Amino acid sequence: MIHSWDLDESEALRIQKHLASKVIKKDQLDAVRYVAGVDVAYDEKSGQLVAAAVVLDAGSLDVAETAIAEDVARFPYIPGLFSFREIPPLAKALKTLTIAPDLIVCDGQGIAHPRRFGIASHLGVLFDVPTIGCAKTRLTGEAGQPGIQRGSHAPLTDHGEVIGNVLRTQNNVKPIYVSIGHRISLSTACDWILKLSPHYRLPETTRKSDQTVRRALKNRLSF
DNA sequence: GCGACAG
DNA sequence: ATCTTGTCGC
Repeated sequence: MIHSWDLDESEALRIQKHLASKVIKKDQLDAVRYVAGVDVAYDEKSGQLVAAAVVLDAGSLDVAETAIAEDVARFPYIPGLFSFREIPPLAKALKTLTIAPDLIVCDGQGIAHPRRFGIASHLGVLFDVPTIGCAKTRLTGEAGQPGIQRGSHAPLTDHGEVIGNVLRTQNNVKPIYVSIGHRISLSTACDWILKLSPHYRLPETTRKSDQTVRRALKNRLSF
């Protein structure tokens, strides 16, 4: 289920609306042996997008394999069309893996999206693999306020429709937005994020103390 | 028309 | 995404 990536905004919208109907919003996953986490960074000096994929053994959570790939950015960042910018390098990295992940955690929304087709859903439908949308900030919808304790959650709704969960993965730390990507239910998705969250640094990387320390170090070292 | 707006 | 300065809370 592949399509061109050399397109304009209106073509992207058309493809997005078409593919949104293919998203499966219930559990349809085999026994998860390997879980992958993927993310993309942008280097504005070279105009290159760098994608990374890390595969974990789902039992031990040990790293089983990693992959990295670069690609020129050929689509601008447009809220709502994010996947058309980041999926090309991501697909490149995923194709070099020798292990096929049974579940992929994405840095961005799944169906918590204006047309219910964020990057996690797009990646899931393209590769026909279960995916979870895991975003640091809200794109659309009305966010409930979860309790302060890890595991607390509140619904993310759009005109009464539940499109995701606002989930607290660490005590006293900003919650994240979890939504269905593809072939998984919201509750199963949240279970996986809670299982994985002690092992990743998604909310922590945005903590002010962390930023302040990095800034201070950088300023001292450059002089 | 104006504000909002994943990374 | 990436970069910086200013403010607030514990």
